[in-house]
Amino acid sequence: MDETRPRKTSSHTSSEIGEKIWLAIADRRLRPGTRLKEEELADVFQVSRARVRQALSSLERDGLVTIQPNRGACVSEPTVDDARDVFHARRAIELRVVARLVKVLRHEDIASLRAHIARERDAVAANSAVDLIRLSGGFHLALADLLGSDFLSGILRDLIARTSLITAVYRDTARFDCGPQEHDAIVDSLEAGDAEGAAAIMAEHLTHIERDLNLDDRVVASTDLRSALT
Amino acid sequence: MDETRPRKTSSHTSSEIGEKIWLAIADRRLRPGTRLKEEELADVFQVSRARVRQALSSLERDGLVTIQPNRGACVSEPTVDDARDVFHARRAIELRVVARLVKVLRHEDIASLRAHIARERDAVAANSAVDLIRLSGGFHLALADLLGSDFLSGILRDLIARTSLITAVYRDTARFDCGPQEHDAIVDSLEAGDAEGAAAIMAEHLTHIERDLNLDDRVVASTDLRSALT
DNA sequence: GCAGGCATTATTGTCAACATTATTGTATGC
DNA sequence: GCATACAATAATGTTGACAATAATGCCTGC
Repeated sequence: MDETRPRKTSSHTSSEIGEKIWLAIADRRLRPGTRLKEEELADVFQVSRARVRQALSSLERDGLVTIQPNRGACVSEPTVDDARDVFHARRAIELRVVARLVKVLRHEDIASLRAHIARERDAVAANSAVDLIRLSGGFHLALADLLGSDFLSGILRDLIARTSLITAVYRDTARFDCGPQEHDAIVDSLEAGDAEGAAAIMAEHLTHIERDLNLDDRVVASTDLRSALT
Repeated sequence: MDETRPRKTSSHTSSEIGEKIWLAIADRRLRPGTRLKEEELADVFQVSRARVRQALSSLERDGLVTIQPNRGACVSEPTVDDARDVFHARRAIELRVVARLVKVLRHEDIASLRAHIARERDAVAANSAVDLIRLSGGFHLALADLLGSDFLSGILRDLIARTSLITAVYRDTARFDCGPQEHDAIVDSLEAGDAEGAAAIMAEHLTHIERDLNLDDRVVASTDLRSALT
């Protein structure tokens, strides 16, 4: 009955809208190239176009959507080069992160990381894809956060968002990328104070993620004609 | 006469507004802590508040301004830790950049870098502080751009913007940071194919910039009471 | 005389209507 | 029959007015 009128209670903030779109992209419900019309989204989320616009603008900065002036927004279509670029950067940054982490990690930090991994296992058990996507990236981000460098965190946040998009596009297998097992192994090494070991496992972990992608010559399926006919 | 009505000809885009504010911050005309009222800025640039808002949002992402919900925006006040953090990251990134550059640099790239440095010299000769600020950062950015990695460029763009703010806050001396001489020396090494040498000079260059700052215990002068009385 | 609550004010956040632009469909001239 | 120009349409970009919110000053009660 009351669902016909706009519900004030479900008024999403722009961040919430952005996150929902992000999750939809990462979960492959929104394919690259999909046009994101402002009014359509405004209708979906029951908010004004202005707020949708904020969300889209934020997503553009994260590289998840591409906005062309006067032409609207669509889900970004990362190239293979973009993908390799992201993983190159992640390797460079995250190896440094774990190597530096062993010097500053405390017991409580380890515990919080373990708790995080436990939640990942819960998500795996519950077969909750959306939660797992969020948590998998969150683990890597949590590692960076422990270093206390604000924009190291910021950069990695960016890279993880782009990784979500890339895996959504190029992932072939049904299995998910970030296994809790490897995360646990990383924490094990960190707990043992083994900087090199942690870095090695992280490198291997990233390699696994990248290897599960088809970054060869495959043409990406897309709702957009452009990429389908080129 | 006609200056009473809004002039369509001088309608700045949000990027232009953002850049003007950025330059004002880097040029120390806007001190950290200064409140940036939307309507005030809209009046200054003769645009609507919406566009000012876009510009401020963009500047927030670059870390130049801080936006508190329902409280407005003000010029960020980077801490000493933030400053060290920025230079740490710049060192990590830019050393990699120059080291990798020697393998991909072409003659035309060198020429374009030289041309850039020539413009820096012009700015020095003309004593044009604003141009020099822009060009100095631009050189470092140009180096990263030559690697062709979009978000390596993006990250460095971020770091350079923050560096502008930091130098604006903590710089004591009247002299400017990025001398064209050292830029030339970097290009010399790159041209000679000396990766280690280029990295060494870049490291020295960044050290010089950081050393010209007072990152010790000095309290920053601010228009805001908060930082003046703590 | 002072503390706490209330009204005022200034500023940001939000929205809906309007203007502008790009695209698509149609008609017309060659 | 085809190409070009034009009109209709649908989307984005912009604006100004309105609502919500936080800071400030005031006033009353103790």
